[in-house]
Amino acid sequence: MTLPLVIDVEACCSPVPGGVLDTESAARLARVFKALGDPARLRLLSLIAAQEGGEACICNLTEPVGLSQGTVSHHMKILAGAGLVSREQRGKWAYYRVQRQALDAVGRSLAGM
Amino acid sequence: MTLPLVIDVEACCSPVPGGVLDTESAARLARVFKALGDPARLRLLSLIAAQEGGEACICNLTEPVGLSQGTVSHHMKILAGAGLVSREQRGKWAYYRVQRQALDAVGRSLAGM
DNA sequence: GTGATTGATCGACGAATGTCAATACGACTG
DNA sequence: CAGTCGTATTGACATTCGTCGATCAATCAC
Repeated sequence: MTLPLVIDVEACCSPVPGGVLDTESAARLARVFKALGDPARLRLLSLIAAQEGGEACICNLTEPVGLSQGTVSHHMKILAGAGLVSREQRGKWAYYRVQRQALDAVGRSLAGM
Repeated sequence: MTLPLVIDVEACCSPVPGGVLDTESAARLARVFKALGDPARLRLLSLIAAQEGGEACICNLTEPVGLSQGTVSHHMKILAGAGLVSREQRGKWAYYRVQRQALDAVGRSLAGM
């Protein structure tokens, strides 16, 4: 989770070849699943998705999940790094959106196993 | 990952309600994703799926993933606990199979977010 | 410019995780 | 019954993770 690299889930993870996962693909895919493997992050995703407009800023999220602002920001960074949300700065606010293509790609990668 | 409880992915995780994930559902779902969030476990899953007959015992897996027998056993326990593989003891050997319904259910839960 | 607000980053901490070597357990084999 | 083989479990260890409070950086309002 330390790598700064942003994953392109669609490009790298979708079509699991049918063969055995090589070490590198496994590591990339695992990073995405690891990002999904925390209750707080799942709730953040679901919260953003449920927002009208489909986007939310940190301040919209802090209170519903009951975590400190710093912690929420940390989780959002991980989600963004995994390509699961996008981030757009507008003035003071940072707006996050769920990247549905990424979610779909992850789902497809599972189906292909 | 410490809970001994085996998750029924199909029952608990499939239909993400469209609303915001409650704490409990998030925790259950997260546990499954956490199980998928390790490269070694993804490769184990993929190895088992690629096996003819669709099943494998620990001894078939140790060498391809390059981990100690104890570690592989540990990973399989986590996968089984998450409902992603089934375990069947036949004589000396323990045979593991990928539970595709579980994988599908996980995929669906993502699509529903 | 001053001050307030939003978000990111840092340092610290305990808890959880992945790994191994060693050992214990069960089932088959002689 | 004694030995062997396939697994599971244990104890230890370094690493990673989730969280907080505090601080920093940028933007807006006056």
